[in-house]
Amino acid sequence: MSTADNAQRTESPRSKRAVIISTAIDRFGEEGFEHTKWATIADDVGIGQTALYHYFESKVHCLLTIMRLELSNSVERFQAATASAPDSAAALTAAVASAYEASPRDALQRRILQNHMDLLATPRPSKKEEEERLLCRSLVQEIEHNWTGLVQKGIDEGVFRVDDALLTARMLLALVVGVWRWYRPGGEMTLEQITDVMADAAARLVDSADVRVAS
Amino acid sequence: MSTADNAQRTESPRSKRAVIISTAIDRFGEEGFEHTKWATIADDVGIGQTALYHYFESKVHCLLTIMRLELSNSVERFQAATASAPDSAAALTAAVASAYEASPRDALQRRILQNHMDLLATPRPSKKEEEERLLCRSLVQEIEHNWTGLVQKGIDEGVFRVDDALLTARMLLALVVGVWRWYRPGGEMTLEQITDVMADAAARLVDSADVRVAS
DNA sequence: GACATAAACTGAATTCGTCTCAGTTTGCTT
DNA sequence: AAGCAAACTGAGACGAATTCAGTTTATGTC
Repeated sequence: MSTADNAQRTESPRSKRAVIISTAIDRFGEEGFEHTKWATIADDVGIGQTALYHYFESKVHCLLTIMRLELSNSVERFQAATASAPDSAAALTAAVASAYEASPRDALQRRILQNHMDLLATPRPSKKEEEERLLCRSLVQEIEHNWTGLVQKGIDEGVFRVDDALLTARMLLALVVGVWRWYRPGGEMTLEQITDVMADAAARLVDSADVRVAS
Repeated sequence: MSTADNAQRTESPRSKRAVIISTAIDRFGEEGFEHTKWATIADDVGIGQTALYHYFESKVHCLLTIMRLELSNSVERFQAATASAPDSAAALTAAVASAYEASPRDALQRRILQNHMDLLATPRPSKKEEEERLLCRSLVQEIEHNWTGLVQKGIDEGVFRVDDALLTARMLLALVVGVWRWYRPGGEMTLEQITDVMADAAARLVDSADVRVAS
């Protein structure tokens, strides 16, 4: 579940791809993408600037790759977490919790993702960038679809009392990912605390019958 | 309430500042900030590229100004909407509604704001940019503070059943502003519909006693 | 009606970061 | 030890934002 795995199918052992991605996550996450010079990352990794182009077509291509990896992990976490849930209410709690399983670097990666979602809206000029962009878009759709399915199931079971499953899913997602705007490792709240509070909030948002009983 | 008012105290009648801002909102909002060439805006407005520097120190300075104006309007809308609310539940509904009073261009402006929040995190090199950045930051704080006050009032009155007012305020804000990521004028939902649905969702999120009674 | 003045503006040149080009080096395979 | 692809490099091209060194335009003043 580390940030830079499942990269390419056949990854040469002397490839610095993973190191570049990790470094880029740290820099982009802490200083911002625009503010980070591509050359700085080359220096950090210990290679010449042009060597970066052996791995990525452009700085944006690297960014999109980071976003795609995060989205991909997110899909996997969701599925792993909700697969064994006995009912919809438990599935919702598990889904929310899965969103906060994060190392400090994962937190940065999720912040990067949130901060650059707008990149996915318009086509990219170059081949590989566009490829990653489209992958990102379909992963976003998959995530929305998965959450929508979860909500719909809860509605059908009579546990969630909301009308529009897709809209509710989007609300839940906004609620959940909004955290990455302000969360900082070592800040006022730990991820464990956040998990609990957000799971409750999510349950209230879908007007889950279980919450009413509990309160 | 137009997008480019309350600009400077003494605004010369032949100033193109307001036109530049409107044009920039349209371009930045539709094509994205990075993707929009500064020169394009000059062309749209009908002036040479260098004339822009008479009004803004840089492209980013213009962006930050747009964000600051939006934040400022947001504060005003919140206060106007909640001032006359008879109780906390009504105030929450009014606050949510105030967030969706928006012309198509306002919608773009709010999307721009959301997409570039990360700019506010790190200091800016130039004087005026940094000035706008700090203004934005304090406006963001003011908005969080206002929402927190609203939630706290509801808690004190026993109407909202949540623990942490600040955290709840942040959740509400995430919920409310998340809409600008997917809303499009002429899309599936109108702003009126969104207003209703989001007001309900917000009420559930704070576990408002009124919602329980109503359902 | 000429004159001062500040805002509004301009074309040419500069800067700076991203990216391309034309190769060279490295390490693995056969 | 030759062949080969991955990994890498320095020198420069490119493009968009920005600076420079002024010129034009409107407005109020004498």
